[in-house]
Amino acid sequence: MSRPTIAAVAQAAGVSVASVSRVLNGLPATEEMAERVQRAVEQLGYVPDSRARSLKVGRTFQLTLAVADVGNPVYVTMMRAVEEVVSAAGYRLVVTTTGADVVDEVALVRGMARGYADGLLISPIRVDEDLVKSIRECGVPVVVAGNVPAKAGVDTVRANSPKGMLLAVDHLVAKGRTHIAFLNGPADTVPGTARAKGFADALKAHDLQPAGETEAADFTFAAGRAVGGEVLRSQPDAVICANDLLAVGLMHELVGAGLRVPEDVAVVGMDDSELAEQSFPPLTSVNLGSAERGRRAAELLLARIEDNDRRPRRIVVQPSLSVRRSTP
Amino acid sequence: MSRPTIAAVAQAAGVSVASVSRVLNGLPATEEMAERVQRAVEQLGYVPDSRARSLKVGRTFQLTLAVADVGNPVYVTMMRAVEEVVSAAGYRLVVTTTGADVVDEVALVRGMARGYADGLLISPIRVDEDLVKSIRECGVPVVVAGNVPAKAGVDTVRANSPKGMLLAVDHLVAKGRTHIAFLNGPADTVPGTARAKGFADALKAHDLQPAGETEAADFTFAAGRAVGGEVLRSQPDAVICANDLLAVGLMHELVGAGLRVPEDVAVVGMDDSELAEQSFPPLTSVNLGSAERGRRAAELLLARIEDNDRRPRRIVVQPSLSVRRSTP
DNA sequence: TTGTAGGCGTTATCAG
DNA sequence: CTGATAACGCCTACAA
Repeated sequence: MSRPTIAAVAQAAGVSVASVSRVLNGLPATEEMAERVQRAVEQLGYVPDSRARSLKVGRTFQLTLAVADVGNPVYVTMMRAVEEVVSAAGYRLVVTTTGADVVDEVALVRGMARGYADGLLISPIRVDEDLVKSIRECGVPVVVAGNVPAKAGVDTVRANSPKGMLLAVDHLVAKGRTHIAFLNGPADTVPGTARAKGFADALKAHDLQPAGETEAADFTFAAGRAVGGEVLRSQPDAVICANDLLAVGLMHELVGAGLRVPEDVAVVGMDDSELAEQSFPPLTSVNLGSAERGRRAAELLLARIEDNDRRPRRIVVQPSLSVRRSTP
Repeated sequence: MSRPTIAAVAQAAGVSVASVSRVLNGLPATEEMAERVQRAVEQLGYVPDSRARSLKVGRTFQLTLAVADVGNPVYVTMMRAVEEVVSAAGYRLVVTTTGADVVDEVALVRGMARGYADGLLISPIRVDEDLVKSIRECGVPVVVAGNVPAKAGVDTVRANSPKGMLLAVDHLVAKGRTHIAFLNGPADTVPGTARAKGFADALKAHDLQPAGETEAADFTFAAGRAVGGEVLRSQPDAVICANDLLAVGLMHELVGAGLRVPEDVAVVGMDDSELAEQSFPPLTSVNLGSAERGRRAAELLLARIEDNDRRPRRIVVQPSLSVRRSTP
């Protein structure tokens, strides 16, 4: 026995399907009509099928946010900002995980195709031709929080991580640290490449040589710990990490090795996520504007849903530095 | 100009809509037929409408997980476990946020009604009659990760937090701590009530008087910090916290007050989330089986989708204690 | 105010 | 193997 449809309700109430639909959607109807319909609905436990409805009206009022790793607190910040904007606009937000693999991302975008949501906000960690292609062919408005080639012709909101890197190095140098190492995530990712280049440029701007450069297997706490020893080999007096999770992982290794933060080694994270505040010592972190990026990206998405012919915008959000106790 | 439909593709390819559908779904077709269809699809940039499809086939192959706060790392653990199970079964998982308010939860369940997903897994933080009612009327299989009355007749997977609380107290007492305080979240929540009772019972079992009991405004880091001073007023030698976020918040206040963890005050969290491992010192935490709860709940959901007439099951997952350095 | 009927885009059945 | 056609469940002119 299947679920009741509007037809069943109409029959039970002894009225037409149109009347049921009207009552349910709050259109004018007799007191008595409304009464009968309501009763029938209650009795049968009728619940409208939203896909049939949206097939008809053309919208789902759902938006999807796709992130690589729900365990990364930077996405929490972004998610909160996005949620706020879209719910104010009357949409529901659903979040889905892509995994770090570009193949998964492509599959997701493909699968998302027209229907489940009115728009997609994706923050890809690896980008290739296929992904760009699938975004264009996806059939639903897409905004990318991250960096894709301008020729992709898609709305993007991205961070300025080289600038952020410079803020971090400026700060460390001002505090007298000059033997600075860099703990990166995978270099074959979009943020990985950008941050590596940013680090090199920032050091150059100060006429400094890098103390060392290490690549972790992932942008995770565990990966940060795993390469902690390697980072320390060059005996840096400061380490900049490509994100907060790596930084916290590293700090655990530092402490384990009997070093003090920040006295012996200063540590700087990136993202300025909730974890930076929660960590001990609280982590100095480059705020790459996750909240603002989320907000602007959401606004872009709403605007594109409104008018799919507007020309793509590329927004860059400027960073700032949140100084906490992990640096002197 | 609207998106191309299957009819447009059929026309462009000079074949019937049925043939287009077949080719797209990999059903037998001539080499040449497939060729023509593919070409037309490419050319028009056709992308199938998934809601029309699911309207027809009756399934979306999407499952929804609803949690109160994406910033709470316990949900990350659960999410990962759920994701693993459902994706192995060929479903995509989407996550949505309810907020702490029961009204929001009800609205979500209502809105989720039949259509957007084939099933709903919800971890409610506050439960009332309305919520139970909306779950029953929701029209799609629902599994609750948490505690709802047995008479609700819904599949549930819940933790045994009194038992977990006992593990924590046992451990502290074994280490010679007897002046134990409790930092709870809001007492009008399901976990709040359960944990408060568990704490009282566990102390009674050891013939101990509570050093103090404090209620934070939320299950968050900030809320934990905010009431840190109050917790310390009774000068406890150990504090058990209702979750890891509260515990980490408290530890920051402890350190700020010049106390050492665990020498002066031992701290125990609950949930054994990723944060417990990441915090410093690493946090001893009651593992309430979030991963297993997620897994079992997902399995229950899949089973119910398969057969909606099976009788509701109520699973209880047993806790364990993860001892780390925040206790002696 | 209410009912009838057509169509949203797809898949599945059933002839050819 | 292919094509026409009837659903899927709902909304909305249009007609009564």
